[in-house]
Amino acid sequence: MDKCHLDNAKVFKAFCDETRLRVLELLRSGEKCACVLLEKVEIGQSTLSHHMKVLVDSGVISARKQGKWTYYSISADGSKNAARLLQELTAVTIASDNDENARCCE
Amino acid sequence: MDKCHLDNAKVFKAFCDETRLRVLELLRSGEKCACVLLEKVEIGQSTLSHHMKVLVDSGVISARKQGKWTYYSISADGSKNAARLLQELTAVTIASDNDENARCCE
DNA sequence: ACCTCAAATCGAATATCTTCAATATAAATA
DNA sequence: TATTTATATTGAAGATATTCGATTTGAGGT
Repeated sequence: MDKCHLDNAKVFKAFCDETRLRVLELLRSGEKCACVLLEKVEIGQSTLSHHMKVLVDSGVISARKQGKWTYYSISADGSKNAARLLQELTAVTIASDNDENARCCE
Repeated sequence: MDKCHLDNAKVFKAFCDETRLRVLELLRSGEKCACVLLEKVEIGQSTLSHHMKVLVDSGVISARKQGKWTYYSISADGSKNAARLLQELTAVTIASDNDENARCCE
């Protein structure tokens, strides 16, 4: 497996967990401080921190530190990148009927 | 966690694993029989079967049985659905600066 | 009916992910 | 500087995923 696939998989990890989808949903209405997210999602503080790391690593969420607080928001660039990737991964290159790879051992 | 998030997570599971991304890449050039995929991806037969199930469950890949063989291909509908979902999950609803939820305990 | 071959399912081993409690770090405040 | 507060990190437990070998199922062919 090459590095490329690993990186691509990382982007979509953001959307693979229910808790992260819940956080994402909360952030749709705008930037939120971690403490607000913690109040709304029923998980421990360290668990939230872990999920935020996964989200930030995917590029879909960006973090902004201000004093003691960390503010999270949906990244427009990261989201666009994920959408572009999804498009690429599912784009059929040639739709010809006589694709030699299609047939197998018959 | 509600059923909705679980179902959404399932769609993106397709893109969360390197092996599945490799299979997806192979299918971009058109429909392929499982035996062809098995030749090209270095995994056991039962492992491939498992991954194909995850891919089909996500809706991104569709399966067609013909005689002894199963042919897999990228589903245009499933891909569109995934793209739409991604869009929805990352769409910021209101971008107003005075979002009351943004500020926290200060 | 028997045999062959493609694919699915089962059961077990291993690896990865999720979660929490405890601790560490880092910023603000007394 | 000591204390409080927000978040990150660590370490360990439990849950879920991945993988494989063995077996089963199902469609053809002999």
